[in-house]
Formats: sequence, C-alpha cells, structure tokens
Amino acid sequence: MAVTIYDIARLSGVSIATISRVVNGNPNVSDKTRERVLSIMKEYDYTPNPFARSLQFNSMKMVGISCSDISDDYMANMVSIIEKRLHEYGYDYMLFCSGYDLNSREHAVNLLLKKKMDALILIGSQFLGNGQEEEVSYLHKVAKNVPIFIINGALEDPNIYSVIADDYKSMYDAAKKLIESGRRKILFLYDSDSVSSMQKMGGYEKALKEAGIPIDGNLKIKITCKVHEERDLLLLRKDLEFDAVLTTTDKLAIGVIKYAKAKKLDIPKDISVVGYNNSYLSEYIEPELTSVDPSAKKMAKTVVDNIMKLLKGDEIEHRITVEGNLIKRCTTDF
Amino acid sequence: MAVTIYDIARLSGVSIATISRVVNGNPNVSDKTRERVLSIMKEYDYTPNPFARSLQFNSMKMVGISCSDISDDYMANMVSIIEKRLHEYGYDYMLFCSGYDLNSREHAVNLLLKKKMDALILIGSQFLGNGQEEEVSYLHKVAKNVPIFIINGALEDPNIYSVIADDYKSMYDAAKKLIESGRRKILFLYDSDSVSSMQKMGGYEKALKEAGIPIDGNLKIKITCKVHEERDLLLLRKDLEFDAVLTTTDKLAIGVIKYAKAKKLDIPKDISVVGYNNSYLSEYIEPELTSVDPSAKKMAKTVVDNIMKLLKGDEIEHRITVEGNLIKRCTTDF
DNA sequence: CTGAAAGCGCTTACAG
DNA sequence: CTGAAAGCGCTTACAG
Repeated sequence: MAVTIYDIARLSGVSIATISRVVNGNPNVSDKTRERVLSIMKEYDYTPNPFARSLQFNSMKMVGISCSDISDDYMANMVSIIEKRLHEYGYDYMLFCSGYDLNSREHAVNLLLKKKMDALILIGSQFLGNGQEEEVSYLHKVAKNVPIFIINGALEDPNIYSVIADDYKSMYDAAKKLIESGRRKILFLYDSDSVSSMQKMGGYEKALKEAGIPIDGNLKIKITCKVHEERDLLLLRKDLEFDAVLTTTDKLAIGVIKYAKAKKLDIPKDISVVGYNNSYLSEYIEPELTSVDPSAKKMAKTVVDNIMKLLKGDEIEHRITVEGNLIKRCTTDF
Repeated sequence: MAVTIYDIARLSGVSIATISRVVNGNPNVSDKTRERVLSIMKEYDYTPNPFARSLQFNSMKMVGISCSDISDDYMANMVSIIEKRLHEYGYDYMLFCSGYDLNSREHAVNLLLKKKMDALILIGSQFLGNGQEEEVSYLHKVAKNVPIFIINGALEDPNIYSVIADDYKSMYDAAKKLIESGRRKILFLYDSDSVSSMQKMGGYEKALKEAGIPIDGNLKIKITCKVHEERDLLLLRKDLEFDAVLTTTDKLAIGVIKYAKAKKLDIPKDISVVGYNNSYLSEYIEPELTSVDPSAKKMAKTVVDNIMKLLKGDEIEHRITVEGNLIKRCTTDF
C-alpha cells in the first residue's frame, strides 16, 4: 500500500541500490541521479520502512526507559529532559512504567530487553531492590544483552553504568544547616528502603554525630502512605518531639506542612522543613519549600551523552557522581 | 549473535516453519514437537526478533503518543493511565513531547507517522491550533495513513476520532456554583486560545448571562507566564476588582493563591478559587483547591479501548464526550 | 557511479 | 502435522 523503495526505483529508472544510497547519504551517486531520485521521493512522499531498516541495522535507534511512575513529578521531569536530549541525537524511546515493587520492575526490564532497545535507562535505585545479590541478579542477566544505565543506583557490572546523585552529601549538608540554625530534634522521614534512601539517612546521621547529637531511632520514620494519611499519622504521634524535618521526597515534606497547619505550628519557626528533589511542588506549595536539588537536568543529560558515546564505541566511565545543592525557600530560617 | 529461529530449528530437528508455528500458537503442531521446541526455546532463551516480526506484520504493536510536555501534571497522569491500558492489550507506545507551539506539534506528529505506529494519540486541543482549516490540514494529511485519536479536541475526518471533556458544561457548572454562593465579580484566567479554553470561556459566559451579570472583558485575562509572575501581574492590576476566580488549569489557580497570600486576602472568604484538572497539585496546595475533575481516567481508557476496537476492524464512534465534575475543597465556600 | 544478488529474521500460503 | 520456498522492505559487499 505504502510506496516502497521498489516503486521509487521504477519511477526513477534506477535500481533500488541507488535509491538506498541516496536515502542514506552515500556519496557514490551522481548529482544528476541524486536530484532526480530526491524529487521523485518527495513527489511520492516516500519514507523508508523503519521495520526493514531496523531488521538490517539490528537497531531501531531507540532506548528503553523504565521508571516506577511517570505521574511522579521527579520521574516525569527526568524523562522530559532525557527525551529532549535523545531527540538531539535522533533517538526515540519506549517508556515502561514499572510500578513500585521489585517483581514488576524486573518484568518491565525484561520486556524492554525483548524489544531490542539499543540501551536501557532505569530511573531510581529501587531497581536494585535492597541491593543484595539475589535481588539484582536479573540486572546482570539483562546486561549481558544490552547496556544498562541506572540513574541513582550503582551496580558492579561490565555493562552497567551509573549516574548517581550524591545523596549522602546533600542530606548531610541539609542536616548540618538545620543544626547550625539551632535545630536539635530533627525528624527524618523516608518512603522506601532503597539504596538512595539509605544514603540520605547516612548523611543525616553523620551530621548529627558530628554535632554530638545522639541518634534517636524514634525520629526516623518510614512513611509510605498519601499526604493526608501522613499528616494524620504525625498528628497521632503525640509522643514525638521535633523542631525540624528532613524528608527524602518533596511529597513527604508536603505532608509535614499539612501537619503543621493542622497543629497551627509556624513554619519555619516552630518547625523547619527541608524536602528533596526540588520539584515543581516545592515552588507551588505555601509556604514554598526549601529542597535539595539533585541536579536532575545534569544527570539526565549525562546519561544520554554517555549512551551515545558507548553506542559509538567509546569507553565511558562506569560511575559518575553528580552533586546536588540546597535551594532555600520559606520553610527554613537559615 | 543472538539466537535466531534457525538455531532453534536446527537444535530441535525441525524446520523454521514449525518453530514459527509454536511461537505463534498455531495449533497445527503435534504436542510432542511443541514440547520439544518449547523446551529448547527456553533452554536457549530464545526471543523472536521483533524487527523481523514488525516487517512481516507491518506493525510493531505500538501507538504513538504526543503531548506538549510530560512534566505537566495533567499530561503525565493521562499518559500513565493510557500506558497501563495499552499494556493490558499487549501494546507499547512511543512518546513524543512536542512543546507548545503548533509547528513543533506538527513536527512531532509527522515523526510519529514515519515510525509507522499503529495509531496516534494526541493529548490536548492545542494540536488543532486555532481550529482553522489551515492549521489542521497536517492532521488530515497524516490521518490518511494512520488513525488519529485526539483527546480533548474534535476534527471532522474519516480517520480521526475524539474523546472530549465537556469543558463547556463543567465550567458553566462551576461558574453557576460560584454565582449561587453570592459571587458577582468572577475573574476568568486562561492560558491559551485553544478550542478547549474557548469552550471553558463559553461556559463561564453562559453562566454569567443566565444570572444577568454583564460580561466584563477586563475580567477575562490570558496568562501564559509562571506562577510567580502571574501573582505579580495580578498584584499590579490594582484596577481589577473580583471576588472569585475561575481558571483553566490548576497551575493558574496556584498563582491566584499566591496572590491572595501576598495581599493577605482570605480564601475562600475574600476570594473563591476554582481550578481545572483536579491534578495532584490541588490536594497538595494549601488551602486545598476546589477543582474540576475532567475524568481523565475515563477518557484515557476510552481512547485505548477504541483504538483496539478500530484495529480489530470494528466500527467506532467518531466523537465521545465525557462529563466532568466539580471536586469541592477549601478554596470555595459552597 | 551503478546494478544484481545475498542476506537481515521472520511468516505464510502451498504441497504433501 | 510438517517442510521448501517466496516474500516483507531494506542494506551492502562485490563486480563492473
């Protein structure tokens, strides 16, 4: 139905080899022939069949991207930047949102593998599960067939590459700031046991230790529910005393803001709050949220640039760390 | 390098035709043969080459999706739902974010066409430009080769299908509520001249007329900037008097909330605010935002279901309208 | 500079 | 139930 290379060949009075050459910019075509073919191609609105090309090249010029949920602000932003960069290289992508448990992540990655993507980008350290050998074995297996780029997670493997935010340091810096501004009872809220969450917790603890503040297990709370439930949960914990909160995501920080509002506490006076990711939310919410900017833009671009280098045959680093920085807004008084 | 159908054929001692049959579930294979082949396939981890299959079937079982920006809350949510539904049918998708001007939208749609997607989903009436013949001609052209499904925009064409939110009615309902609660000077904020924005404006005007309130051109303001600029812009317009605001997106409503805060106005007492889209934002923001829920979930599912029907060869309706409903929260007092 | 031919990995009538 | 062969629409040595 659609016009093929044979049609154009017939119409131009040359062989399909020649058509292929002009399509692919091969210089071994006379100007006269090239022009004629080009004009016929335009006239008949010819587009090479991408499936046939893929079969030849064994590539669709596509990368597979998986993240837990595209309606998450942070992921969406990341994907958005990656896409733009990919397009600059003439690449497209297939997105596969995996959901939040490890099994479905594995499922997503395996499906992407079957699609013969040129490379895989996994966004979030949760793709590593708890990081134990057993939970990451699927990645080693997949990496035998396609290079994997993990954003925010690292795994030792010849075909796995990582771009990592320095969450440990960022959280350490944030906690230190809080302490310097006089806060002593800092609540740490996290929403998963991912490697990245643990890094953040590590940074938090280090800052406390340095300041001689004992680490109180009660002040580290894992919260996986929605913002309103988080607020209510906090309201119920009347035993809890804190004058500041560090959270591993901006969303968690919003729950805290709602809690403060319900208790008529003043932010940042009674409670200081620092979120994480510096998402749009942090600017929209009132009061506007102080948040760690993990430099998503830089990470996303680095990933794509590295993929292209690798596909070109260049050597690339297996692990790149990107520093974040704290964006001060109205939920802190430093 | 990867194992092909030839390898499996050789290993199983049958022809490639038979392998193909068991892969595709063709019943014309003896149980004995099938089992042997299946076990060999598993042993060698065989996956049919998707490029070769695509070439045969002239389909990758993929739909192309374009929206202006995936980091927009509303779009991301829509894509997320569409994806889940597509996966249920065994389909994948390629996403192409177009940006906000008509030229780049046309560019995105044309690229998706070249990729030979089975169908195209365009999210947002902005793909229709101003709706004039001239601005939609590219769609008619593309629709000659691939069915197009427009979410929130309608276009008369044998191969274009629409699922539309009843924006006119939703906005009419919202305005009416505001009027019934005593508001007379209702500001209308919109961010584009899209068909959908115009529908919303129409609903707003109808409600005013019905209540005998003259339509004041000064109270209809187009705002395309960021929330903080929107706030400042509103602060500068000291001539403006209003006791309620209707906006065409939740983001615009957030600018209003920031304005109210800067002016120390009480929401909903001094100003009532109604947003549009019922995005996550509306729950996160303080005070929580009353917003129109355009039933994105229903729209997204309808689109996918209809695509599948069409691809199966069924007749489907060219235009489906989905009603929205108002979600009351804390920025209104009705 | 150009063309004939083989090949990419599959599917599917057709014949048996 | 099974296989040989043609074909899907391209690209690319190879020969001229």
